[in-house]
Amino acid sequence: MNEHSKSGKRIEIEGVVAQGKLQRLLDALPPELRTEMIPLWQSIRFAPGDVLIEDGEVADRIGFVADGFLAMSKTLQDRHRHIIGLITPSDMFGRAFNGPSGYRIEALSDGAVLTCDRQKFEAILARSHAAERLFLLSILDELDAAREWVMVLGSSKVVERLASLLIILSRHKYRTLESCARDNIRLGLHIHIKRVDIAHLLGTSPESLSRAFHQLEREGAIRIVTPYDIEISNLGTLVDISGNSLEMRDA
Amino acid sequence: MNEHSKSGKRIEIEGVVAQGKLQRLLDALPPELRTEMIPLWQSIRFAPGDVLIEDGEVADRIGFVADGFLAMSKTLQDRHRHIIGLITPSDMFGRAFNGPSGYRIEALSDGAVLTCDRQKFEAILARSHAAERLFLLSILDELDAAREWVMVLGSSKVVERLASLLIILSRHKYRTLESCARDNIRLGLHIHIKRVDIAHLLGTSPESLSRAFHQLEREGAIRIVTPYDIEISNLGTLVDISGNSLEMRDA
DNA sequence: CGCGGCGTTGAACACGGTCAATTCTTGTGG
DNA sequence: CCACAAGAATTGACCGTGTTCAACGCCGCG
Repeated sequence: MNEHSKSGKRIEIEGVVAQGKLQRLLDALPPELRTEMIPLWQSIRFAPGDVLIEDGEVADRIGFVADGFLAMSKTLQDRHRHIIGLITPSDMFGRAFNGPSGYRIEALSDGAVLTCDRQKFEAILARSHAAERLFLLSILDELDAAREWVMVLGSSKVVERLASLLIILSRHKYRTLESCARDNIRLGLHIHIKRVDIAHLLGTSPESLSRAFHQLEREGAIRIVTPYDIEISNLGTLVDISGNSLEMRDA
Repeated sequence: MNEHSKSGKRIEIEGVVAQGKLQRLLDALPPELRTEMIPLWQSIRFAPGDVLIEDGEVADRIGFVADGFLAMSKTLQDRHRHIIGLITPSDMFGRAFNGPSGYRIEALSDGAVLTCDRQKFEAILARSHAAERLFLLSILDELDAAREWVMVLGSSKVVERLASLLIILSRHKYRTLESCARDNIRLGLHIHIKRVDIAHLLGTSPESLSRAFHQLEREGAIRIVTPYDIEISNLGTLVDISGNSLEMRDA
């Protein structure tokens, strides 16, 4: 995927390789800070259900997802579980600069992260204006994502929300989504996330979610190969159903 | 309205006074930058329906709300209007560092903002590490707010969402909400926002919203003095209904 | 083989969206 | 000061949708 070797300086621990935002951050650092930064990192592999940071816990580590899906979640006193947001490869988690994490960080699939002591990470950032600027930009990305999610949850119908989710997930996977729309190409989507989790992410129940999936299939937008293996057969109708226009942003 | 003394370094233009985040930002600047920053600002008063930044427009100005409520909104091609988030006094709007605003910024009530050329603002920030750090923190606040909002919209029932909204609004007004909960004090809330707007904010219709308001009143959580003048008669039950636990953060 | 997790399906009912009609308020002009 | 009109909030009735509870099928694993 990303074979761009700009220099010999990259992070790779036990087969887990830095990419995306973390790599760019690293590239932005001056050489001496980069050398200092690299040994701070360690890799952690996770499996569905693993809790990386507990709700309310003071997170002393921050991390970048290398592979798989994490979620920010919260369970209310009536035992109802909400998933506030997905954390996808290249995304950061754990709150830098700003106190304890207000949410639980849990794994929804298998995967791996690279983590680093928060204090040391911040200290190095503080010494590079360029890197800290880059970091600010990635926070702005998170803000965008959160707001986009607010949009999605604003639509009343579950099918619409599911359609939006599928579009967002495709965006992560395929860069040039517009051309796919034009050419009506079929996109394969592997979702390693359980139905219950998707349901909680969309603020609905597994049952309604199932019906929504099959409604999308009836209307010809997708094809359900296996529950974890969706094929987007017609992106156009999917976009129609979602109610949104087809916008592109990078992850 | 604000009776602060004009002595010393503060921004005050045509009666609109800097406060909250903007004031703190200014305080963090070294004196010479502060002197440079102050004349850049100008005040704008707004009335309900005013559009400060159009959707998709490249915003060349950023601003801080001094008084009143703005909203980030978006209308989809099916003419359905979504309000993504409230912008309350002390909040910033307009996207610094990062391209065009993806949303329309419109006024929901009367009020005033202080605005500044984006480029110049960024340029000054770039020369003060402390100020830029402070700015980053305020973005983190925005992120929190957006995610809290995702939580709120995740609940399926309108009453719950309305209850959450009222709690959030009270938090902005009253600092020590816990003690109010203990003592069961009555809190007055003036909402200068039209029902339609609140409805779109909560992802529902004016009709359902009205029913939710009156359901809250029937259950003894609030008292509706006038549509724009709510009294929280029992914060405890309001919190119960919202499904959330009572958390406090600063605005 | 049977158990348990997970996805799906069915049926009953509650909730919210929609359309229409009614009140309440506000502002305007006579 | 009153009448009237326009905008906003509310209420009612109807119906689509989602939630809930229950049952069923599928599959992997002990």
